[in-house]
Amino acid sequence: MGWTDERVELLKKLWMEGLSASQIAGELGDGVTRNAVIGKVHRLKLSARAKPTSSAPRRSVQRTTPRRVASPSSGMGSGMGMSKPRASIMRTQTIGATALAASPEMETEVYVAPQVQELFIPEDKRLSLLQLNEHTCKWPIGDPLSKDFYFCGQASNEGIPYCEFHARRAYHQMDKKKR
DNA sequence: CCCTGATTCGC
DNA sequence: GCGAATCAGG
Repeated sequence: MGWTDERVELLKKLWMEGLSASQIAGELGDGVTRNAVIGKVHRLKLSARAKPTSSAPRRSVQRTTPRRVASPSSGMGSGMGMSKPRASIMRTQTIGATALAASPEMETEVYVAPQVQELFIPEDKRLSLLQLNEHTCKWPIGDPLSKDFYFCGQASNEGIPYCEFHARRAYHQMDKKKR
């Protein structure tokens, strides 16, 4: 959908109110991405939301590198790992279509469970190549040439070759939106 | 890691 | 004009 006057107006309003581009995108709905919002904002020349007086010297982030194409690059080295248990307290992110009203009384008993699991797979859970099926995570662990090599084997979601944890690693930031 | 806006450029 | 991809920062 194109930018109708209405939508542009709403965009301006929300932008001025300080909503983030992604929030505005969500508000406008209908396949509008935050990039679309930002792009429009810039075209409207209202990128500066709170600019008292300053001519900020724009960044020169010239694009010297090839835009597309590229580095298929390496896959996974054998050495990776780490990651902390790290507990996320809470997440009041993502507003969505409506401005949310905060709950008056919200006792937040935030107790962080140890929840140790991450990457270590007990021996009896490890899978060899032949034991994999469509519901097992196929994330390789260890040196493929070694006898220690095995697969994660945790439950994976429908149609996804990896468990949730490893899927993140595999796709990381790519994909995200289908085209 | 998640998120933010900023920029460039093919369409 | 549009917005995805990318960059840079928090």
